[in-house]
Amino acid sequence: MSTAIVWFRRDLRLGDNPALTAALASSARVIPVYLHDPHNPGGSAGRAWLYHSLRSLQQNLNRHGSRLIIRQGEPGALLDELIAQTGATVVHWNRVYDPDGIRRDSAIKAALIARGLAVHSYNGSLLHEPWNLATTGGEAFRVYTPFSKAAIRAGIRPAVLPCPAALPPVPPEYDGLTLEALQLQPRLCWDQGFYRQGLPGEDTALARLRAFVDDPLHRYDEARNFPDRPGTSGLSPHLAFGEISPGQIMAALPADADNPGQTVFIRELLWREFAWHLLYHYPHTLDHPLDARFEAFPWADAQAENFRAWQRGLTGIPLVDAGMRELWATGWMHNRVRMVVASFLTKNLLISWQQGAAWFMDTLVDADLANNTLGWQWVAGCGADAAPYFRIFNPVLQAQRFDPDGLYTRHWVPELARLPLTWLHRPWEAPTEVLTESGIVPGRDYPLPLVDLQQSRVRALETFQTIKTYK
DNA sequence: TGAAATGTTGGGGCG
DNA sequence: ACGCCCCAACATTTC
Repeated sequence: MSTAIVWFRRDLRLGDNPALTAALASSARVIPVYLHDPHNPGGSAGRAWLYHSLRSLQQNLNRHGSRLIIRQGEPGALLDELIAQTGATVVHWNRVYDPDGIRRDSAIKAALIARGLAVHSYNGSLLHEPWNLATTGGEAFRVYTPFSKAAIRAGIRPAVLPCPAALPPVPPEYDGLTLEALQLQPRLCWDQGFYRQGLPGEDTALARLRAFVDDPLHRYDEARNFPDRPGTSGLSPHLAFGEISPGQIMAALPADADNPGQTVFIRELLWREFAWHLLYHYPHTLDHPLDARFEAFPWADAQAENFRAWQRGLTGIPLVDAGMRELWATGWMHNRVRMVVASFLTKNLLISWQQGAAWFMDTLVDADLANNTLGWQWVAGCGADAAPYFRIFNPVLQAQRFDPDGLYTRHWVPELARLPLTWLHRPWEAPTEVLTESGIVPGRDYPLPLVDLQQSRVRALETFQTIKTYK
């Protein structure tokens, strides 16, 4: 009776799980394991989310007659122990694509094979493996549109594996840690605001997908831009932990529909694919700009006070502060606002995208290494198919356009709630008597702007001139 | 998935 | 009736 180990990582689901399905098909005994590496723990918000996601996976495995073995340490050593204890002859996992993960998995795979074990890895989180799409010249893509065309040509509706009906039991002698022992949950309950859309896990992910396809999808092209409306899918954290696969998402979209909402939503999914394609082929972009000219950009990272004010939502620019506070309270920020706060940090404050990206990785529940890296480099103007450097968002105009009723800003910056809409997005220009009537003393109840938007815009353009060269 | 500066056009007020 | 100016509305260019 052969024993297989299924190593769960960023694929915390039973449905459409190629590693699990393959193990069940070929081995009578299947041991699901989660190996927590304390040296590679993920961001703070992500850990809180992970706790619930793992709990959901445990419950799902239990419901299907199995059990999750949790251990903590260096994954290669932990697998060795498990193999010795269980007599497993084969290990299955779904691939990860971050540079460190690839290095780790390659080493583990080689070591196991050298010892006579069978190791099988699968694609469980992308519509296309990064190495399966290339330009006509055989190169990796650097521009989104040709990438997306190639992806669509190759097919973006993969077959979806069903959730297994039943799983074989895990013998009781195989022990593991409790989930609590991993200490993923924060001591102070600062994560309470993270779960308003439902607790993490496969069931919530599938329910959200159904709810999204049912209604907001058809207005997605417009509604996704307004941070106070439920126009987005809310699937990002579920995708980031593999509680749902992109193939499952595609399968839920009507195959014959050709409405703008669906088209734009698929485009966003393909941006995620593009991000992983880029990170796989250009792993140095994790912390270096793809556009090498930006290596010489004189970032003002020494301005630690400005960075702290940005992190805390105390920049004095209402939409920026609203976004940063939404992030802190919920572990999530609306994408339109992500672009605005990132533009403000990198252009108006001249603080490097790497600092912003690190903060996002720590505070976002949907922290996805490739998406985050691509997004920050895109805004900073140094990435693949990036916005040109001179594309600088004006947070006042963005607020007037995308928070036209001020609901989002008033919710997250309550100290400005009584300010009339005319001045809500630019309180520093409000007449004194209006501020008095609204009970606001600038600098006491709400910060004065960290920088003048017009002046800092001009300064950013001038600074860009110092690295600009013609190729 | 930008914003600001600059250019163009056309209607209306007015001498 | 005509020319002139103003300016909103839109288009184009520039950063």
